[in-house]
Formats: sequence, structure tokens, C-alpha cells
Amino acid sequence: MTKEQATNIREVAALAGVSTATVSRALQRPDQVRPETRQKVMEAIKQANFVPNSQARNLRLQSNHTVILLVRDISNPFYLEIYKGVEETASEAGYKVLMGDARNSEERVANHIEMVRQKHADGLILMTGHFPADLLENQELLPPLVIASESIPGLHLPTVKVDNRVASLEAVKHLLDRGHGNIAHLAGPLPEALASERLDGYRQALADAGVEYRDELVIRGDYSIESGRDAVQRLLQQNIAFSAIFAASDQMAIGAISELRKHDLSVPRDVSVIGFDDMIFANAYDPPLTTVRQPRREMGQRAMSLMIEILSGRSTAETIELNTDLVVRGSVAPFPPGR
Amino acid sequence: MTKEQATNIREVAALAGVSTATVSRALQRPDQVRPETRQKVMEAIKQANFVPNSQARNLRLQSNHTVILLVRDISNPFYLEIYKGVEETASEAGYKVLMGDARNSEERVANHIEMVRQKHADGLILMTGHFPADLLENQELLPPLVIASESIPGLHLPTVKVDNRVASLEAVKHLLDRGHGNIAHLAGPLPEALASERLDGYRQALADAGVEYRDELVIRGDYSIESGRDAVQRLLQQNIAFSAIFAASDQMAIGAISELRKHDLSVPRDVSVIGFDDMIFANAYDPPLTTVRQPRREMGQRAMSLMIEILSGRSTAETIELNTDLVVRGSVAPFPPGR
DNA sequence: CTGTTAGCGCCTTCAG
DNA sequence: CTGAAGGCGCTAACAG
Repeated sequence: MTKEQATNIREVAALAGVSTATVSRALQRPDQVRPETRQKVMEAIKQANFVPNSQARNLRLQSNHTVILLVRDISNPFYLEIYKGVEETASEAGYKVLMGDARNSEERVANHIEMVRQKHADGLILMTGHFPADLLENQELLPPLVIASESIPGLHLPTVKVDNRVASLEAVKHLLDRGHGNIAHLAGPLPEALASERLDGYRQALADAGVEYRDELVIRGDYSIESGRDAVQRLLQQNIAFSAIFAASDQMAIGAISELRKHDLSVPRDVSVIGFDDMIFANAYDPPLTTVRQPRREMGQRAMSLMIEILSGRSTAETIELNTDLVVRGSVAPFPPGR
Repeated sequence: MTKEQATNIREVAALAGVSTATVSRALQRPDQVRPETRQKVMEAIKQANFVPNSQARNLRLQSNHTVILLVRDISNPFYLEIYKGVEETASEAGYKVLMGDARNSEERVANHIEMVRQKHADGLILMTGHFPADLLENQELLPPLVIASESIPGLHLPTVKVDNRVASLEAVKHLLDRGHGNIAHLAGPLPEALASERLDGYRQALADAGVEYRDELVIRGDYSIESGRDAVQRLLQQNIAFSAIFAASDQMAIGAISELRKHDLSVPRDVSVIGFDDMIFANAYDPPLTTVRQPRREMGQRAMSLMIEILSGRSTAETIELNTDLVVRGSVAPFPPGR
């Protein structure tokens, strides 16, 4: 009962009594084939349990309708929703998505770019803040690239991002308005662009309010839970006074809160905290996290749309800027500190 | 200064003054080429900025060294660590990994299997509990498949999993030992195998302790935060008494705790909670979550190892069972309820 | 509407 | 150690 499997179009053609071209057309452009012929072909395909080989097709077409989504650190659930957005738009347009993990390593970025040059994929959506310097030289040799969320100095490519400066400014202002003067900032991996933009917003808000900026209140992290923990530990150890924290990621915010609790400091009673991202857990946390929402799904969709544009030959130098919202929940005290 | 790019081996061959076969060999089997010749070829490659086309190679080799990791629902960060394990082992062996999202849909499982049959990938690591029934019929036609974490009735394939029954039994026993009699179970999507096994462990623990099993204490969910919330809501609405919860995932546990809090119930004071997975957030949560740790990284590594075995022609009907641990943290009260 | 034909770029016998 | 030649499976002119 096991039917012999046809492994190529030729066997199917023989079975259906037509040429290979007709089989190919029946599959790719059914409307160019007479219904009866098409019928015959389809039957042969079914009977022979035939599945077209996409590799041959890809080679012939010089494209494989696959895109790589390369993220800074796949441990961060932030990227899950992005992936979904990318995947949605991709699959509508017949593209597949490969998610890769840069593990914060420049070398791995280079690897993935190499994969695209080898035609493993048609293009690369980049979500890292670093980029191999040597590739910056000959930018004409770069494969189709789109940047999402981040930005890379010296690399001008289609980009979708948010206005990190303004988003941070608003978050910090929210804290200032509630009477906080000593606001710590758990920053990203400075001096990367993304981290710097958020730091700029923080500084601007302080300046606008006439509050002095102090270096010791800014701790560099890497967006992970662990680095949020470490930052608070350092602040506490060094006896630096602070009544509020603005973290550059929800993960750092949560790590910070968790560490504060270890030292019997309660949020928001003793310390107010604002995060960044509004990841899925933010709302289920205790206290529910006040945070800057990024439209992740849409960011993914837009990035993929840009990629499709590029791959379709419509050149796009566009930079899309999406809006953020401050989502007020329970991690910021409604009253001034020291009460 | 922009060098013309060689797009194939022939141009390189011409440039180096050798045949295409030699170029190919210089790249794939350097030892079979005289050092000087190799040198010449390498120079030509560099000069022409040549990158071999992997598609052509794949077609020729009938393999593309890519594996798909298909997960039930990519929103669940549980899979991130699995991906890392898979990716590690994969890249050591020269494989790439494509992560796909089944979105709890059987159709999408079928799609991805189709992708493998079309040679988009060499094999598929399956992490879903459902499987298209029609594919169960002709199992000889299935492409290389490995199952991880889950299991599918009627489908006997190389598998790596944990003993869900025993893991659950121990978790529930932990609760029983601390005086809890009314233990709710937030189950997975019954009647799937994974969910059933965990439910079995729950029932067994009850039976061992001589506690009556009650249907209304078991609520079916889908491992998401939302479904944990919903379950608690339902329990509360129907006025079903419970002093402890054993959830089949950390996400459900967290959703449950968050919902309990909304009703002014505190964990662990009013209700004790145990989760499953030990995902990254479990430890940073408030209260730190007591949960069953799954060796996710290793699970991913093992699954990929099995896949490599299969793809290398070494057939493996093996089922690997990994150990779990109950990680005791702060979400279970150390004292009996009702105090 | 259908068939013939010529590759896509690479690897691998088979000779030398 | 190297070269010539065939073919992986498919698609897209080009004819008919």
C-alpha cells in the first residue's frame, strides 16, 4: 500500500502524460493551464505523493523567501512579541522567519550576515546595538538589512523604532512630578545608541526640572534581570540615596524590585519604579509595573514590511517612528517620598 | 574601489587559473589540494569577494543543515531556554535552527511538516501536544522528527521529556505535607498527554494521602498567564474552597497569584502556590515562586542530539527521560492553612 | 495552452 | 593532485 514517492517533477510529468513545464505551471500559475490538464497533473501529484523541492526552486529563483530576525539576546521575552509581528506580516507575503540569537556578540552578528550572503536567507532584520566595524567600510556589499528598535552609528538603513528620548523623558517626568529628586537610572549597555537615547531623555527631564544630574545615579546594565539586581546592590552598597528608579527595561526593573525586597525595601512604598517595554509579565507582577509601552507587535510588522519593500526592489531609506505610552500601574507611589 | 563580485565558482576558477572542481575542493576538502593551488584559489576568492551559494550546495547535497524547532506557543518564554539548548548543540554540528510558532493550531503543525518535506529544513523538533490525524496514518511518509517535552498518542518517535507524573506527584505531596487538603490544579489543555500526565501525578498524590479527588478543583487552561487568571476567577466565582494551587506552568501560577491579589488574597498567607517550569522570572517574582524545575537547556540539547543521530542515519528509537527538581521558594506557606 | 531547452551554482565521480 | 562532465530539481524564455 506504500505508494512509490515521486521525488521530482519529471516523474510526475511522465505519470500525467505532460511535460515538466506543465507540471511546474500547474503548481505555480494554475490559471495558465487548461483545467483538465491541471486536473490530470494534480491527480498524478497526489498519486505519487509528490512534494516539490523548495531548494531547487530557490536556486532557480535566486531567493528563498526567508528572513532572519537577529536579536540581541533571545532570553529576553521582549523579542517574542516582535517575532510574532514579523512572522504575521511575513507569512502573509509568503515569507518564512528564522530567529537568531546574537548573544551580545559581534561575531555572531557577522555570522548571520554571512548566512544571508550565502543565501541562507534573503534578508536580515537586525535588533542589536553593535555591528562588526569592518562591515561598516564596504556598505555596498551588505545584504538586505533592516534595523528594528536599535540604531547603529554610521549605518544608515531602513529603520523602525520609537523615540526613546521622549519616552524616557516622560517617564522620568512622571517621577519628578510625584516629588522624586533622587532618581536612579538603570541604563542599557552604554555607549550604545539605544541606551544613550534613553539616558538622554533621563538627563533632559532632570534638566527641565532643574534637578542636578549625578553620575553615580546611573548604572550601566544589559537589560537582563540579573543586571537590574546588580545595579540595586551597587546603589545600596555605596549608600547612594534614591527614592525612585527608572529602568531601561522591564527585566531590569523586575530584577531591581526583587533585590530591593531582599533588603526589606518595598515598592512603591520605599522606592518607586518605572520600567520600559511593557512586557507580558509587567501587568501580572506585584506590584503591577508602571512602564513605557512599546508597540512591539507593530514594530515587528513594520520591520518586516520594510524588508519586503527592499526585497521587492522598491528601495526604502525610510525611518519609521512609532509611539510609546506611559502605562501607569502600581509601582510608583502616588505621594512624594519620605512620607 | 568596488571590486566586481564573483557570484559563482566558475569566475573564481577562471581568476585563479584552475577548474571549478579545484575551487570546490579547496573550499570543502582543503587537504585534497596542493597548498600552492589552494593559496591561489583563496586569493582569487578574496579578491573577487566571493561567497559560495548555499542553495546550490544544498540542492546538490540534498540537505541544508537546518532544523525547525516548532513550539506550541512562542509567547511562552519557557521555550527560549530550550531554543538556546537546541541552538548550541546544533551550531556545534554545523546546523542552523529555525524557530516556528504553532499558535496552538494543528494546521500550522501540518504546515511546518510540509516545509520539511519541501526540504526547507532537514528535520523538525516538535513541541506541541497535537498532531494532524491524517499524518498519523502513513507514518512512513513523515520526515525526520523528534519530540521534546510533550508526547503524542499513536506517534512513536525519539523523544526527550521529563517524568511529569512523578514531578507533579512530588509537588502536590509538598502541599499535602504542609496540611493542605483542598488543592486546586490548574491543568494544561486536557486531554493532551502532557496535561494528562501532570493531572495523573496530582491524582496519585491525593490518592496516596487518602484525600478525595474532586473534579471541580481541576481547571483546564493553556499554560498562559491569562488562563491562570481565568481559572482563579472561576474558582472564586463558584465559591469553591481551596487553600493551595498546583499549576501546570509558571505562567498559569503567576496569572493565578495576580488574580488572587485582585481579590485581596495573599500568597502564601491565604493561598499557597506551586508552579511548573522554573522559568527565569520565577525567582524574581513576589513571592519567589516554588516550582518544579525542568532542565530546559539540556532538553533542547538532547533533542537536537537525537535529531543529529537521525539525520546521520543512525536510527534512534530512544526515549530520554530527564530529571526534575522541586525548587522550594516562597510561594508555599510553611504552616498549615486556616491559621 | 503546451513542449523543448537551457541553465541557476555546486559537488563528485571518473579519468588522467 | 587536477580537470572534464553530468546532474541535483526546478523555472522561464521561446517556439509552436
